[in-house]
Amino acid sequence: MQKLPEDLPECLVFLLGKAYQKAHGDFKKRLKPYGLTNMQHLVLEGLWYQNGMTATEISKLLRLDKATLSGVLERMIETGWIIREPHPEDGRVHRIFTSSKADSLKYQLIEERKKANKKILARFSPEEREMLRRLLWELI
Amino acid sequence: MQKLPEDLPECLVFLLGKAYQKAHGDFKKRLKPYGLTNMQHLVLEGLWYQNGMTATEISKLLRLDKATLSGVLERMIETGWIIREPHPEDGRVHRIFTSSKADSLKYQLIEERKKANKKILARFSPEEREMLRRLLWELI
DNA sequence: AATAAATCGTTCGTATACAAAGGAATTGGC
DNA sequence: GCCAATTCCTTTGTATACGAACGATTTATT
Repeated sequence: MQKLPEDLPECLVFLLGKAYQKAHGDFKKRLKPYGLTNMQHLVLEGLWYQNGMTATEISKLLRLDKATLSGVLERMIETGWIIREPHPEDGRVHRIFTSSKADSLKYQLIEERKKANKKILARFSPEEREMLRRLLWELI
Repeated sequence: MQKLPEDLPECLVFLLGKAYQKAHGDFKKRLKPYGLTNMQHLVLEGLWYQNGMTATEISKLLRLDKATLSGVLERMIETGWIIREPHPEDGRVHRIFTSSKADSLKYQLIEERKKANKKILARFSPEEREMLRRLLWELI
């Protein structure tokens, strides 16, 4: 990104937003060939972490708004990345599973995330990376 | 935010997103009484930094997509925060100025940003703040 | 001056983000 | 068992985010 004026008022919200925008945009380009959005990739990683979660569980694990998640899941079902099955004991609930299409690309997709992270962090020393990680965690 | 599982795969894009979400949400609440969104506040700060910019100039200064900015400006005109005037020398261009309504709240609104930043950074030492600032800048 | 190339801003399509409200199903207190 | 409170998920409305294409206009080229 080109330089911002030095005397532009300092704002962490702005800085975080732009840093996120950049990281998000990099990852987005990587995922485009797969026809996946960042959000959809995140949901897949969540399900590979623990398959068969309900929408609410996914929403809590990944800190996603459930209203947003609703539409994301719907599109992922349409495009065959996930499968939704009714819960045997609770009629309100559906459980979400990765599809075989998703599973067959699992290690490749996880690799894309790792490469994206590596690229973003390339310019930092190991100490700086750890520091950034810690500071962001404390923010959250 | 409640703890995330320790063994959830590490992803900086995710961390940045959540940190941004949190900071953005805090600021959003502060701005709500004014009827301003974060984006609209950002545009005002940009114009207070340099009044009379064109949409393209604002977009470059603040790294906003021009398509997004178009709608933002339209809503800000409707709600009386800014004024748009045709450029005397270039028929394609309009120049954007803050309204008197915006200017009368200028210092109050700037103060809200400062308070939001202070709150976010409250838990950090001055060294940590500077480090975070530097690391984010390098990311961008 | 006439045409091509570039610029400015808008519009469109798709994907979030999130508050608020609502329908369906389940659970808890009595 | 019954009704209220709760839970799960969807829907609606508004505000971004951003790639792509487009009309109006200006500048560059010849």
